[in-house]
Amino acid sequence: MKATERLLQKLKLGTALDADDAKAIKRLPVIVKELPPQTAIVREGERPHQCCLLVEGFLCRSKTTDAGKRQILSIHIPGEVPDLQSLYLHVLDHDLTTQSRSVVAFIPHKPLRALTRERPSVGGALWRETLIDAPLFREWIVNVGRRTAVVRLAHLLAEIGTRLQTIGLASEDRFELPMTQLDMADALGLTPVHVNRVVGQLRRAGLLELRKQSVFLPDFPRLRERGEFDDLYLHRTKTS
Amino acid sequence: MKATERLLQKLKLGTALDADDAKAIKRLPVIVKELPPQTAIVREGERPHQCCLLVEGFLCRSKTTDAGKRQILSIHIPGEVPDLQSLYLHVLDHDLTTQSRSVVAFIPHKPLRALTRERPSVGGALWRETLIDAPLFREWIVNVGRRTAVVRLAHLLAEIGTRLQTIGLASEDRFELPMTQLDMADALGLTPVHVNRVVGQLRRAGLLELRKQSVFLPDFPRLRERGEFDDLYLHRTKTS
DNA sequence: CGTCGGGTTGAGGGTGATCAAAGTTTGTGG
DNA sequence: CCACAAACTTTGATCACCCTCAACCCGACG
Repeated sequence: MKATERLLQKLKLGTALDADDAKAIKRLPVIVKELPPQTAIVREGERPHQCCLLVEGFLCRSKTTDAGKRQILSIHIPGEVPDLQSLYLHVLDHDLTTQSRSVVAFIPHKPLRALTRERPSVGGALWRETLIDAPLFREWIVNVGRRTAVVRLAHLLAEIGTRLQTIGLASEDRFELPMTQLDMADALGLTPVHVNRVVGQLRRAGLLELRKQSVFLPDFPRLRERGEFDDLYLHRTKTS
Repeated sequence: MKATERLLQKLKLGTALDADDAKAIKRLPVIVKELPPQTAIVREGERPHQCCLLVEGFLCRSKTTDAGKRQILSIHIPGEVPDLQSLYLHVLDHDLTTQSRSVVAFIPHKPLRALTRERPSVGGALWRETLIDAPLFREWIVNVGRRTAVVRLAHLLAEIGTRLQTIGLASEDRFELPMTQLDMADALGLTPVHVNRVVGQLRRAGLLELRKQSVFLPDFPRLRERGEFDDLYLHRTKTS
């Protein structure tokens, strides 16, 4: 799928766009690149002049504390533009890295800003897109702040499964997840050792099969429950 | 200060606005209300048709887990519009509550949307405003995920002090904070008992004086350091 | 003077961290 | 195809931060 197609598909999930809007989006100039895993796209403190549309693969955003501990802030799947905010917040306050081999499309700020001015409905769609970050972050605060390790992991898996299904890239209960247990630890505010034990717990409970990087969730409804997962915060529908 | 003045003042911190923009903002219809502490403004699941500009006092956003534990997601100070996002994300995914006696101004969505369409620079300013949430949430994820209790508390105090100073409402090292230790616990992902011990630690270290709800930070530079606080994520300047 | 919300302090326990080592998979070069 | 290294997973033992439970204190307010 072409890069701008993917963007259009994503925006349409949230906002009604007409044929002219679609055409304008497809005309956006992009530079497509394929990047290996663990490659920094932008780093904390930088001032990018382009946005990064993820076409294939996984990205993640992270910060590292003064004490040298890493915290993953979000995981991104195709169709998302994790640094769209840089249109208005010029200095990046975190790192953006490829999690797997990924295909990304860079779109310069300038034509993007022009587009938002000329086509208000596209502007609105993009605005909405920048807003969808925050609810996810909020839920993650709850996750690391108030849930036990098992529940945290179950919640993370339920979230990723649900999001992948929304874009039609996978069934919610079976997908490839290019994260090591160390990465999961950094996403959950735990140590890798403890993640491993907790993976074992979910496995023994019949809620998770994990081999290499392929995830299978044999009983998704029970996993959701275990993870206290409610997809309201994903704002998946036009009306929500 | 009039409600819309406060908003204008806030927006100008982030975006350059001309006299016409200012006039348009001041013409926004508002309904001003004074609310007692601990009053729900909007709740998870609701679909507000107005935004809530905080004029005086403190608000906080929170979620409650299935297990009944509360997590505070953010603390809001005058000039902020904590539910501005509801312009595009219609269902609220968390609660918004007054923390102290507060004066809030409700602005209906309709004229606000019209304003963004008619005055793109104001639209941009509002867009930017909705974006400033996310960096704070990200930092909070790091706070609860990767920092010890003392560092967390120091970080929270440094953040609030810095933000209050930015809007000129207080010196950064001395301010009124209408939060009980229980509230702080819910903001930090800790128990009230442990917050109390950690307050004691900061006190004994000469970094905090706390009486009822008035905070004094005798050595702000050292507190910042203790809290690993770097204000980059607050995006305080036009250029950042 | 009694009650209530909130702050303070103590004792004991548990979740998850730390340290350590062995096992397994993946990848690389010979 | 094998040898070897590197990365990741798994498991065990011990430790500590923070939680839980409980009691007491204190000031505000009726």
